[in-house]
Amino acid sequence: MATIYDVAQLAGVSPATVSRVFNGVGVSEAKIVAVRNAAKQLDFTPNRAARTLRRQSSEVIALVIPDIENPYFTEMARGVEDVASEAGYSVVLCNSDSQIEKESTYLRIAMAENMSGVILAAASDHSNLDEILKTGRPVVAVDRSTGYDIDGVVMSNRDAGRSATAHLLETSHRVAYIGGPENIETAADRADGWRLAHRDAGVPVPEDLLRFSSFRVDGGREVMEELLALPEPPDAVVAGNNLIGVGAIQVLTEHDLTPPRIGVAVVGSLPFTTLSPSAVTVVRLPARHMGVTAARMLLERIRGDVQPSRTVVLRNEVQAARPRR
Amino acid sequence: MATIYDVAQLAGVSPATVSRVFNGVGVSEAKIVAVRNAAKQLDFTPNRAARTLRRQSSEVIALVIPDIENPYFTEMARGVEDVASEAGYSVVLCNSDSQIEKESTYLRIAMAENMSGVILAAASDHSNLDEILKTGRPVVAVDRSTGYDIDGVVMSNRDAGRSATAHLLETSHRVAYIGGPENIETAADRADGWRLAHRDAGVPVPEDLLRFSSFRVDGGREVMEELLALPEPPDAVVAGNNLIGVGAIQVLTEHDLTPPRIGVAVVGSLPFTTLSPSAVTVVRLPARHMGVTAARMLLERIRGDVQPSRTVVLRNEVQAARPRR
DNA sequence: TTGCGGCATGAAATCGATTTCGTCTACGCT
DNA sequence: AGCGTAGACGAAATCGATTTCATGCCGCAA
Repeated sequence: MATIYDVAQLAGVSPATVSRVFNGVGVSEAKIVAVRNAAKQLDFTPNRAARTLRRQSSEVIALVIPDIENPYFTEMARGVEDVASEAGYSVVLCNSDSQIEKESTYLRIAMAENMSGVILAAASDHSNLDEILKTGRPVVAVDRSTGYDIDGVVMSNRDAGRSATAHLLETSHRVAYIGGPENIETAADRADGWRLAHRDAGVPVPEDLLRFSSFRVDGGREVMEELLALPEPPDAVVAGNNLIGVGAIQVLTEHDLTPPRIGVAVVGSLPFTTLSPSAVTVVRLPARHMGVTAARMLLERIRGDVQPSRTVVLRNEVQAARPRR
Repeated sequence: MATIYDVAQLAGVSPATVSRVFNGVGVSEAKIVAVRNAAKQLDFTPNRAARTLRRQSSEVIALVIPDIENPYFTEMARGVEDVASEAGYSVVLCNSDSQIEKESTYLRIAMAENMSGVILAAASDHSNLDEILKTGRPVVAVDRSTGYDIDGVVMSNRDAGRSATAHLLETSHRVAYIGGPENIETAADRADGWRLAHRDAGVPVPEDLLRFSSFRVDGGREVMEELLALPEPPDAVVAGNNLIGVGAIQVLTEHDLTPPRIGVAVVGSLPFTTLSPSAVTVVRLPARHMGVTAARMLLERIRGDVQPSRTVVLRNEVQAARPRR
């Protein structure tokens, strides 16, 4: 690949001038033309490693998510990417696999590569951001908060759980809840919403129907089986995220209880479901929008914004199942 | 962040020695210990930009895929990532969105960042790899071939289409095919398989039931609607990829024709489907395995392997629907 | 005419790790 | 004892772009 020196030589100027042409300050028209021609002729692309080394920052942001196979996070990634690439930044997607160690490896890489910032959907609430924050790089939390005083974009998980549940309580008596790991904030909050909905309805909270699992299809399957095996099984179920929903519905289908035969509400969209769209109550989460918002906030910080840290809470929207029976 | 000079000073050695400690050649035990201690004390992480600049190559590989929201590609990404991170490489996931321009932007970035190699699921067969190949960086094609003489990992698309179709022909007469864009090799090959299966069965090929669309849910929906509106609609349908399958099944469900009421075969897995697993014939594609294989091949090339280019063809496995009726 | 501000430009320093090259020490062998 | 060699190690060059600093030139005002 051609370097800035090659271009300089061909254009008959100094390397400094070439650099200035590409970074736009004080160069005479004639030289600008000469340099651009030379650059085109040599098919010159500036070496990013060199620029990054000198500038101490690269136009790259890291997006660290816990599960790249979850459509919720890929949708979020799209949002981030659209905003970032619009602004000339590229996005490096890192899959932490919900493991703190992998997560910190990626954070270290982000520092070592001088990336300009990080958007983090934390693997757990024990994520360690001390080091990266010490470098002064901006970090924005999405989906889950971190316990650090940084910008964040979350949604109202309590409301999401609450409205999903409320919907089912209109027609069902025993509404179970299958959530993600109890130590993950979003999972606990949604479960709280489930409790609140019961109180709102003036119904006792059936704590025996509250189960925590993993945010994965397996998790939904296992717990759904357990619930169906109860002496008095639930007549409706709230799934704490999209994957749990998929697992639960799979099990229900295998037991010939495909919704809407039994009430199901899912916190999160089911982009690849093949059910009739009205069979299940879906609380749509603003995944893309969260990504967009987080990316915008991060870019502001990168540009030097120093206001106190903010947390943006986005709203969800409920897409009701058609009333049953 | 601490630099190699800080470490050198604290350890009482030269920067060169520090570098050697971390790259493992000829340093006395005493100094190794001193350097490691100093490094730990200062929490030293080598600056990647500097290393990359000097080495002319970074331990990063780019994975360029056409649709990050398609579980097929994310599964592939997992395979790539597992192998790469095992070998100490990080993976940068780039979403070309099936657009050649975005794709070449990412390829340029890969060059400018001195990444060690690229795994590419090409956006189309017009992808331009001239420049990146000129730099000597290895490129491995996955899923789709490129027209360049480079390593590739594909699967037998013709067989996939063929066996999906064959299965349906056992019980159905009019088997339609909904494929991706005709100009994408994989789509065309699978359609060929559909034709072959008809010939195998000694049945005329119903060309009027062959439709090309996009590899997306919408595509499947649109074409399925068209097919159902035919004077003589098909009694079974083959979906050319997972997303088309989802779209088609959605439409069928809305028309109260949920499989297995009508025969459906899908080329590709439906990871988030909520159907009973036996309702649909699925030709499982070795997505993860393709990623793993591609990553291994790429690493070999990065390490300097110079054998002539190879193309690996992986097999699929059919997961039959339970016989109907 | 002299002087000063401002602008275009180039030379050279800089970012931080790697690597070449040369020096020095120690050890072994004749 | 003298010589050769290998290994440890530091000085300095290097990667390529950016940026500081210095220089020279022009124009305008005194």
